[in-house]
Amino acid sequence: MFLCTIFQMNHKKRGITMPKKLVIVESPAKAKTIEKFLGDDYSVMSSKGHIRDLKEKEFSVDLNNNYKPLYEIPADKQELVNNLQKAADKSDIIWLASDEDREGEAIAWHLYEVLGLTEAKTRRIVFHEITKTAIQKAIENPRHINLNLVDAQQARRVLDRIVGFELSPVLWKKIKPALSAGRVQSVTVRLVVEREREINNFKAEASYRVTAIFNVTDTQGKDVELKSELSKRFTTKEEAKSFLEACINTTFTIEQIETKPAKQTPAPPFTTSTLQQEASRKFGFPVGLTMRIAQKLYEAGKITYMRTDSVNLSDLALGTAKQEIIEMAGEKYHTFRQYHTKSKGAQEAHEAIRPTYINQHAIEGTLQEKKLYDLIWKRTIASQMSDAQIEKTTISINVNGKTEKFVSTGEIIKFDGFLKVYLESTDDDQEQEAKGILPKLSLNQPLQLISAEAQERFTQHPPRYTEASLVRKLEELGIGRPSTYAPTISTIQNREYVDKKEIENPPRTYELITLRKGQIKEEIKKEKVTIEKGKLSPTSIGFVVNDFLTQHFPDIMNYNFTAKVENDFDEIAEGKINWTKSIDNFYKAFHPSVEEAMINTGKKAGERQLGIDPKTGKPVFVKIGRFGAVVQIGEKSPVEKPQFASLRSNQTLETITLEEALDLFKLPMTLGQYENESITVSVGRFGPYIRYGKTFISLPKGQDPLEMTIEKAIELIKAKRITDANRQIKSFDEDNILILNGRFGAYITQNGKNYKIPKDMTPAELTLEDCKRLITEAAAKPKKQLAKGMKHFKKTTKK
DNA sequence: CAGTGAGCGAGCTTCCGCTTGACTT
Repeated sequence: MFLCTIFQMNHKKRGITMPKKLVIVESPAKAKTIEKFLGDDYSVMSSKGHIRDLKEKEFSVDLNNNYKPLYEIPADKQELVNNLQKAADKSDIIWLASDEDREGEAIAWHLYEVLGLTEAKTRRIVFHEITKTAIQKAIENPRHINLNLVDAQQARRVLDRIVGFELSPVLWKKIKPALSAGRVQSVTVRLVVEREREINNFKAEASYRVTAIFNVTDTQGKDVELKSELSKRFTTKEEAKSFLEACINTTFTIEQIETKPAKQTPAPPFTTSTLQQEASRKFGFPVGLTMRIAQKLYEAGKITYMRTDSVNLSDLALGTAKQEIIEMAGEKYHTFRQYHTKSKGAQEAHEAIRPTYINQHAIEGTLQEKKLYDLIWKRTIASQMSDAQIEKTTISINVNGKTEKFVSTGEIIKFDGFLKVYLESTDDDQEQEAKGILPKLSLNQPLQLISAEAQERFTQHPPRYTEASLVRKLEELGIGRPSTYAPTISTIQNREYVDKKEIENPPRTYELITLRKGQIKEEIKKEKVTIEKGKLSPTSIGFVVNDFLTQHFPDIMNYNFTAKVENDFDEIAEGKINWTKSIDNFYKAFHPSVEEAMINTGKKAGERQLGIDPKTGKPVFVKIGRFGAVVQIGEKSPVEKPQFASLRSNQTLETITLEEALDLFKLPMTLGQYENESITVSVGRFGPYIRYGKTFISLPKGQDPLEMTIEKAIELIKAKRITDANRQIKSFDEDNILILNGRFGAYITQNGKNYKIPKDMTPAELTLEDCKRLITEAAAKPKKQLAKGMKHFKKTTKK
C-alpha cells in the first residue's frame, strides 16, 4: 500500500492516471527495486507471501469431500488483498511474478483465484536475478500458471495440516495440554533426543598420547627445537611408561622427510543454512538473530534475498567479483567458479546470499549489521578466488630399538589465494592445533631428546547440537526450508522440548608421565572445567513426547519421511499422480494409528516408577505434570493426596534416580531460629536460597542446599545486611530517585525503572540535576533491537 | 541485566511455508 500511495502521488503530480500494467511479486523490497527498472507504465506491488491459507484454528480439510481444502484470507491480510484488488481491477494486464517454486506457484494461483483474474489478462512470469534485462526478458516470455505444481503445494499443505492437527491433540490428551507435533518439528526434536542418549551411553576411553621435544641442528648449522608426536597411542599406563623408560638410553634419527603439495578450496557462497552456521561459529549468533540482521540488510538493499538454498551467483555478481579481486589482489587471485546446489529438496528460486553491490566493502549500520555484511562480503569474494597452495612436510623420527616412530608435521602456505580474505570455521576449533613451519633438516641426522611426556587422553562424546549445527543436519536430511529453519528452532524451545543452556563438564583427572634429564616423573593432574555454550539438550517433556511419537507413529518420525513425501510431491508436480489420491493413500494408513494411540490405557505416557519410598512404603513415580516433570509419592485416592515435587532444571525424567527424587522432598527444610525468625532453605526458579522472614538470599554457587547449616545461613544473613547497608549511595527523596549499588556497579533507580551511570562519572558525586538529565537522556534513546524482537516473538507464539 | 523465589485434577491449545510489521519490563 505504501508503494502504491507513493506511486499515485508521483502520477498525480504529473497529471497521469493509474498505469494499466500491474506486476505482483512476493517481497516489498523486491517490488521497490523492480519498479525502478520498469518505468511509469507499470505498477509493482507485493503480496507479502501467501495471501490465503487454511483456516488458522480449524482442521479445514474436508475428509468427506476428497480432502478439499478450506481456504481463508487471514484478517491481517485483508487490507492488502483489498488494495491488490483495486489495482488489479484497474489494470489491463497483470503479471504474477512470485518465486519459481512450489510455494511461489501456489501464491500466483491464490492471487488469480482471489482477485478473480482471467486467463486473458494474466501472465505468469519468473526471474532469477533482479536486473533490468532479466525482468524485461521475463515480461516478454510469460507462461500460464502450472496447476500441477500448485497441486503439489496443496498436497504439501494438506499433509502438514493433517499430521499437525491430528497428532497434537493426542499429545494434549496423553501427555500435557498445548503441546505440538509436526512433520518437521517432531523429527528435529528426535535428533536432539537421540544425540543426548548417545552422550548418556558414551563410555570415554583412555589412551596415552606421547609427545617429545628434540634438539637438532638444521642445515644452516643452527640449533633448533622440534616438537613431535608418537604415531601410536598406548592403551595402558604401563606401556606408556615403559616406552618412556626405553627413551632414556637410546638414540633418535631422522628416518624420512616427505614434502607434499596440497591445496585448499574456498567454500561456496552463503545459503540461509550456511550463513546461520558461520554466524554462529564466528560470532555466536543464534539463528534467529542472524535472520533478523540479514532481513534488515536486505530491506536496506545491501544484500540479496536471505532465505535461499541456492549457491548460484548471477553473471553480474560474477563479473563484479572478478573486477574487485583483480583490483584488490591481482589476476592470479581470481578463479572463476560456478557452484551447484547439492542439498536435498533445494528449489533454487533465488540467488545465493551476497552483497548487492560487491564493490561496497563495508556498510554503515549497527555493529552486528556490519559484522554480518563483512562476513557475507568476504565469503562471496573468497568463493571467486584461487585455491590456496600449501606445502605439507612430514618428518618421521626413528627410535632405536622400537617400532614406534615420532612424527612432526608442518605446513607452509606457498600461495594464500582465497585465504587472503576468508577462512571458514569448523565446529571443533579447540582440537585444531596450529601447524607451524618445520626447520630444514637432513636424512639420518641424529636428534637429542630434551623431554618427552605421556598424557592420558579421553575420547570425547559426540557434541550436542547448537542451533546452527541442528539446522545443518536438517538441511542434510532435506527437512524444512530456508524460511522455516529459524522458526522451527524457536518452536522446539518454546514448547519446552529442548533447552539451550550452558553445560558444565565436571573436571576429570588424568595421568601425566614426564621424562626429563633421564628422570621419569608421574603425576595426577586435573583437567580444566569445560563449559559448552548454547548447546541444545532435551527436556523431560522432549524425551517423553519423542518416545511416545516414535512408538506410535514410526513412519512420521522416520528421518526419511520428508524425503519420501517429497517424491510424491514431485510426481504430482509432473502430473503423474493426482494430489488427492496421494493424500488418500497417506491418510488411510495414518489415521488408524492416531485412533489407536488415543485409546486410553489409563496411564499417562512417560510415567515411570522409580521404586518405593522407604519412609512410607508408598510407590515413587516420575511423570509429566501440568508444569513439567514431577516426582509423585503415593497414588491418588479419596482418602489421601499424593505428595509432589518438581524436578530441578538439571534433572530429567529419563535419568533421575530414586535417591535424587527423594532428596527433592527434603526441601523446604527449616534450619532453625535466628532472632525470633525461622530460617528455611529451599530451591526456587533461580536456584537454591534461604528464606529469613521476608528476605530471600541466594546460596553461593556450588553450595548444596541439603548441606546447609544454621551457622552458614546466619553468615549469609549478616553478609546480606552489610551489602544492604552499602547499597544505597545517595537518595533524592522528593523525586523518588535513588543511587544504588547493584550487581553490576552503581545505578540510578526511579519508580521501579533503572538507569545506567556513565563510566566517567562518580556515582557519589552525582547531583539531582545529573540524575534527572541521565533519566531523560535514557528515555530519549531508542531501545535495544534484540530485546525488541525477542519480546515480540514470545508474545505472538504464546498467544 | 540491577529481581525473582508456586503450583500439580478443569478449558480451547496444534501444523509448515511464504512474507513483513507492531509491540514495550
